[in-house]
Amino acid sequence: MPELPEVETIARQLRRRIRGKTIASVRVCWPRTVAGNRAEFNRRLRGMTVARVSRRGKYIGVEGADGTFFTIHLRMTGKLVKDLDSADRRHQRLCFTFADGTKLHFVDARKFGRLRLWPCRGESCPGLGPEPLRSETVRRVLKKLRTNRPVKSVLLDQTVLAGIGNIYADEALFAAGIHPLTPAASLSDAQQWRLASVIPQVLRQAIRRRGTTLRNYRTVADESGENREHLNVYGRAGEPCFVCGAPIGKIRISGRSSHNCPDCQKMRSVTSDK
DNA sequence: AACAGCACCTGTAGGC
DNA sequence: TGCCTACAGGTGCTGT
Repeated sequence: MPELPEVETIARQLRRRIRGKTIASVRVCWPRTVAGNRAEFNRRLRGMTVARVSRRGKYIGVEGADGTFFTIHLRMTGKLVKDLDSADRRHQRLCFTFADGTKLHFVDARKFGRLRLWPCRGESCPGLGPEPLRSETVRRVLKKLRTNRPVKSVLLDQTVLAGIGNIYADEALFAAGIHPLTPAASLSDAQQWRLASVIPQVLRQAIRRRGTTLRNYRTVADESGENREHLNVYGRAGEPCFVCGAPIGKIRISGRSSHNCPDCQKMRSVTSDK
């Protein structure tokens, strides 16, 4: 479900909601929700006072005053809510009760979401690429790419850049006028600049709109994200491109659906490369 | 080493 | 209505 803008939105709300609170108890309803040693997870979290809530890629980080650190990954359908409605009840996977009596429920229909305890904050999420929120960072990453995998697949690779998912990869490639199948190492300088400039724009714009709700995603305050109405290609297969009117295409790239405008996103001709 | 494919899960939408 | 299939915003393991 959620990509960087959605996770950022949730992390911000969570920060306001739980910072300074002490975890009184943790109830795990679906054991596999907790990755690693569950007993230790329980032991370390009980009594922990939340000092900070952060985000790294699509991970939410929660750090205790004593340095205890765990992450929450929502994967496809995970969400954090303070109250359970009747529909949520059957999908509740874990529940925090705080010392003040308030609760935070982890609800996840597909059971893919994971919470994990780490030795410390600095050792969490190994292998994640840099945050894609500054164009200079993205440009630096794109410039050193030597792979000929499709640029779309590379944008989804969390070890390259952390936080971009299927929606924003498609939207960024459209905004940059780049065909998703373009081999990453063959991007021209101009294409690299364009992509590096639009990725932070697309993500920041979505954060301002509290993310994109397609079906499941809700903020901690149970709001929908407003970015869906601003999508140019994702989920618009067959509908006319807002720029040129051509029908938006949908193809499969390494097992995932990819949306693009066949006219606005042309592949550079191979002969003009060398 | 790099990459494709499938596993993990359940819900929903569409075809018949 | 109901059955069946395909697909869904993510990642991680396995096999080639």
